[in-house]
Amino acid sequence: MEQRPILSVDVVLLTLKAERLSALLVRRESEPYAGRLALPGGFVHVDEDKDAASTALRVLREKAGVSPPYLEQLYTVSGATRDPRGWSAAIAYYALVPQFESSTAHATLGDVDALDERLAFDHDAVLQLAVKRVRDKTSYSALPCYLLPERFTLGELQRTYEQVLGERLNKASFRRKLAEQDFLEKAAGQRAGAHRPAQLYRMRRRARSSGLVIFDRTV
Amino acid sequence: MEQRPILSVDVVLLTLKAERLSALLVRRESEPYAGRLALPGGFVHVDEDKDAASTALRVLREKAGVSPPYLEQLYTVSGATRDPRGWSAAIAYYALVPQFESSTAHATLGDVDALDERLAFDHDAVLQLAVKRVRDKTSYSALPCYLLPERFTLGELQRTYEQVLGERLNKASFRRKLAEQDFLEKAAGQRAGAHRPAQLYRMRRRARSSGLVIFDRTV
DNA sequence: GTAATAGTGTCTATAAGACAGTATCAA
DNA sequence: TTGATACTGTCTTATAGACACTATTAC
Repeated sequence: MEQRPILSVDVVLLTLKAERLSALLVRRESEPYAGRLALPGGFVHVDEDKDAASTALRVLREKAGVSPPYLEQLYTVSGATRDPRGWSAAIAYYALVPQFESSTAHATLGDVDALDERLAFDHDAVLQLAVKRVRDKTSYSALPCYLLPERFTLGELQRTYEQVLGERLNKASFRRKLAEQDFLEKAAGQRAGAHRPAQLYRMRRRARSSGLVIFDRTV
Repeated sequence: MEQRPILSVDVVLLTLKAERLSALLVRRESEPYAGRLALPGGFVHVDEDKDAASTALRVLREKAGVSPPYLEQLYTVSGATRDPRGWSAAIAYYALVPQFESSTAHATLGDVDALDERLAFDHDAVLQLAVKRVRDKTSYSALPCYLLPERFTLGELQRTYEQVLGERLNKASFRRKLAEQDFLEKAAGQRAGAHRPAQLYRMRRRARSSGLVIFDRTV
């Protein structure tokens, strides 16, 4: 049988850091592209990973210690020349998580709109594709909810949408759309402060577990 | 090094046949699933295929003798159990072509809404995902143009949209939207008949070659 | 009281659908 | 003339943004 191509899985882990949409990047230790920043990724372990989504989750667990509430397949990059080791394909996923403390030493969070290094392989293009996907979906879905803790106020949610999109939104329209789409429900409690307290909300169960992820399952 | 997974490419070739959205299906001759209908597909030839899109085009050329004007990556299915030969991944593409004479013996065109057989592997799910993608995109893009010959009338285009979507559209709104979006231009000639002749149109160059396909190139 | 954010009502501009009207061919 | 489809103008309805107004807390 002919030589099989190399198959790996890469993950774009997106979160908010200092009010900027940021991605997890790791410094490569081995060739090719040793020393360069890259998306976290790895080879499929055929005896351990049920499918490619499982590989993506394992990679995130091993490289950043996170377990994302949202994971979706993004695109599969492939070709004879993208990896000097030979014909390769990389199934790329993107994941959204609430703000977290990056625990490991070799991992950093980079502002997706202001990277100061070129990434290894074709990872710059993959990262930009993930950002585009998230921004496109944000305008008609509840995606940014996964960048917040389980309970949040409508003000916090609107700021999150604004940080993802990079533009201001109209408060009345924003709330009207949320009310129509009906993927939020009131949660117990309010957020206090030097102002009128705000009602807490959370995603409805069915919104959290369905509709957003095609084929792959939300974890 | 650990055992590498199997990598293949499958293609959902969509066209209109008898006014129904239909997909190209081939009868499998070898195991697994010998005798079952399946999507056309094949393994990557690492010495021949530049990337997975090239594999998809080669498969369509070999199995149906067609060269599609539109090709887009759809989804990569993967897992330990989807193929009895071992852990495998299949990069699925979908293609759109104008009506054509299916030349080969083992290939048939099946109405995507009325298949009378279960397909091999997870191809039923892949086919339905392609149909969903095309229908979703149809409402805000020029995608159905690729199901028609290069020149067509606005009436023919509206009927194509209606056949893809399975619902009637409002003529004035349809034409208003086309005029706004500006991806069509007048072509030479008119379509005659027992009625007022209709102006012929075609896609603008830049619409044909850009905007519709992410990452992969239109051919 | 002020400052700050929460939350709501309403006006207006824009886009979409409904529908009817005129246009131009063959027979 | 009739019948068929091409094409257009306008009315109505639905949607989205602008904006202002009230509500409730801390200080």
